[in-house]
Amino acid sequence: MVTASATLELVLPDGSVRTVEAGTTPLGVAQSIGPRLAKDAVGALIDGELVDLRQPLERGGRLEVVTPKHARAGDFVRHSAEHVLADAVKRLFPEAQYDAGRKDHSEKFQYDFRIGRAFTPEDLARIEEKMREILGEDSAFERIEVSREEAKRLFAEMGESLKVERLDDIPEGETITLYRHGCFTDLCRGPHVQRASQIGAVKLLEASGVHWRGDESAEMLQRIYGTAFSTPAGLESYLHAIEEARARDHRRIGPELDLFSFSPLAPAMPFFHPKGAFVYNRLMSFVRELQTGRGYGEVVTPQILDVDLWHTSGHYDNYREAMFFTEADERQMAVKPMNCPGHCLIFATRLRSYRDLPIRYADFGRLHRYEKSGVTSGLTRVRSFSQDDAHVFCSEDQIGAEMEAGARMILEIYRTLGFSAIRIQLGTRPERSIGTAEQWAHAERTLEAVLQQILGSDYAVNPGDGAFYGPKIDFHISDALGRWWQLGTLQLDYQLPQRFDLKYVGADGAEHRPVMIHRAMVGSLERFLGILIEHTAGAFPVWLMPQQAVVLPVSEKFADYGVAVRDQLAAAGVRVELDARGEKLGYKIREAQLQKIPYMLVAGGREAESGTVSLRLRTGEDLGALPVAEVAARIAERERSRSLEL
RNA sequence: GCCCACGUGGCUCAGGGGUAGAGCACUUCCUUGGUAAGGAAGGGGUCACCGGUUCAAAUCCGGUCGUGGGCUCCA
Repeated sequence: MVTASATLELVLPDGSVRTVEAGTTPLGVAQSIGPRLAKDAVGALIDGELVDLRQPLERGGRLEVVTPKHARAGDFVRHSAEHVLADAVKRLFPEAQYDAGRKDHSEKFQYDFRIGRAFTPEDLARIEEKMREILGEDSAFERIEVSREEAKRLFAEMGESLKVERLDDIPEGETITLYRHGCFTDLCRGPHVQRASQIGAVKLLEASGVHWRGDESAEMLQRIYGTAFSTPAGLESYLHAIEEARARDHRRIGPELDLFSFSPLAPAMPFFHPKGAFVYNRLMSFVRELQTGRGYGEVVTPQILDVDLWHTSGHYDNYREAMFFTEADERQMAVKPMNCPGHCLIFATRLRSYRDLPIRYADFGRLHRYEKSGVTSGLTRVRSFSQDDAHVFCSEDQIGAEMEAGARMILEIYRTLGFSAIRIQLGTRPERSIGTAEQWAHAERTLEAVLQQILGSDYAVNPGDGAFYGPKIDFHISDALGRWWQLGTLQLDYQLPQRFDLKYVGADGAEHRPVMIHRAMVGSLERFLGILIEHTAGAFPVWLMPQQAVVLPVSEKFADYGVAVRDQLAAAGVRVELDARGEKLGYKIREAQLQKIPYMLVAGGREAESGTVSLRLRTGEDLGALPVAEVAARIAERERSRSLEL
C-alpha cells in the first residue's frame, strides 16, 4: 500500500512529460493515452529496460509503450511463448517437471525439463501443435505477487521440485512474482504480453540435452529451443535469415571454392588447398607488412618444448587438458598451445637494457590445442592453427603507448578488410587466475586508464573475462549478417615476466621487471578466414582473390587472342587464367561467377580487332569494351591499394 | 567430455531385409557459340568402419570413428 502518494515523472517518446502516482502501471499510462494503444501494447520500456505492463512503476524515466511494431516487441512475445511451451509440454507430458527458461529473448526462447528421456522430432511437432492450440485459447497473462512461503507451498504441492530449488536462488527482499495464463502458472520475473493471441507465430527449433545449471557432473535435463514473433511475417523473415546464413556457411563455401578440406585422419585440423593457402598467406603477409613498419621483429620458435617450460609458464597447471603431449629421449614434451613462453626464452637470452625496450616479437607459429571433441567446428574452432601473435616486452610507462599503437593497428586491419562495426571490451580477473589481488587491481586500473584515454567511454567492461594471467582488451567485429565475432585482443601480463624471472637494467642501474603485452589482431588465421568467407560469401576483395580474372574467348576461334590477353594481364602482375574450353560463353560465365572471380574478360571477334576485352564484374555489372592495358592497370591498382572496390 | 541427429558414387540427395538410384560434376563425341547451365553417349559406389541377429544386412541391433546442432569449454 502506498501511503504517501509519491509521484513519478514519465517522459514519453514524443517528449511530453506525465506526472503519475507511484505504483501506476505502464498499462494504466497506456490507457490514459488511448484505448487502442492499451489494447495493442505487449510491454513497456523504462529507460530502455523491459518492464511488464502490469508491474507498478517505482521510478520515473523515459517510458515507451511497446506495440507489435516496436523493435523490442519480440522480447515480450518470445518470453511469453516460453511459458506456452512449458504449458504445452506439461499438458502432453504431465510427469515432466519444468526448470527454467532463458534470460535473453532477443532471438530465441528455451525451456529445460526433467523428463527422463530425450524429446524426439515427433515430440517437438506435437508440442508445437499443442502450443498453437494454447495460443488459440487466447488466455490472458496474469501477474501475481506472492510471498516466498506461498510460492514454495504452491510449487511443492504441484511436485515441481526444480522450481522449489529455483526459488532459493532469488535473493531475500526481492519481490516474487508468478505469471499465470489459463491453468499454467510459472515462477517468473516477467515481463509478458497481455494475451496469448499477441504471440502471432511460434516455431520450435531444436531439442538438446543440457546439464543442470551447466554443471558437467549434474543430471541431464532436456532443453527445447524455439522462437516466436508478433506476426507470421516476422517469423518468416527470421527463417529466411537463417537460410541466408546457411548459404554463407564457410563449411559449405570453402570446399565449393576449393579452399580447404578436412580429413577424419586429422580431426579438426584443416588442410588448406592452393587457393585457400593463397588467401591465408595473403592475410599473413598483410599483417607482416603492417607490423614490420612498427618495430616488430618476427621470430620462429620450436613446436615441441619440454614440459618444464609449461610448468614455469603456468600452462601445465591451468590448461594441460587442452595440450598435446609427446615424449622424446624419455623427456616429457608438449606441443606448444601458445607462443609466449618461447618468446620469454628469447627475451632472456641476454641482459636487456631499458634502452632496448619495447621489444616486440611477432610469431605466426603453428599452435595445437586439444579442443574437446564436441566443441570443434569448421574453421572457427580447430585444433591446429596459427595466430597473428605478438608479444611486447616493455616498461610500465610504455604500456599506454604500446596499447594505443596496438589498438590503432587492429582498427586499420578491420577497416581494410571491410569490417566497420567494432565493439571493444575490457575483461577483468577470472575465477581461475594466477597472481595476487594487488597485481590484478593494478593491471586492471592501468588498462582502464589506457582505454579511457583512447576511447573515452566507448567500451564495455566484461567482468571475469580476463586471461588467467592478466586483464585484456578484446575487439569484436560485426559481419555482413550482423553477427558479432571476437577477433583482436590486447592482454596485459605481469605474471609471465615474473615466472620467467625476466628483467632489464633501468636508467638507475637497477634491475626491473618488464611488463608483457600479448597481442593478436585477427586472432587465429583459420577462424578469421572462416569469418571472412561468411562475411563476403567467398567474394573476397581483389587483393585476396587467388584468381582475380578469367579470360573467356567467345569460341575456340578466338583462343589465340585469349592467350595474348591472358599473357598481357599476367605480365602486369594480374592473377589470371584462360578458359579456352569449347563451352558456350554463358556456361563459362556461370562457372566464373560461382567461383566469385571478380573480373570476367570476354574476348571475341570485335575485341580481337580493337585490342580490347568486354569487362564483366562478378557483381553482374557490364563495363563494355575496354583496352586490355586499361583493364590490367585497373586490377593492378586494386591489388596495390587493397581496395574493396572492383 | 555430455545429450540428440546424421554418415549411400567428387557434390546434393532419394531408396530401403533379397546382392544399388537421380541430378550436378567427370570422360568421349557432336555443336563454334556473345554475358549465369547446348546435345548425345559413357565411366564411377564392397551404402563410414568393426562386430552381432538372419537362409540372406546398405537396410535391424551393438560398438567405433567422423560430421552437425546444443551443453560445457575457449589460456
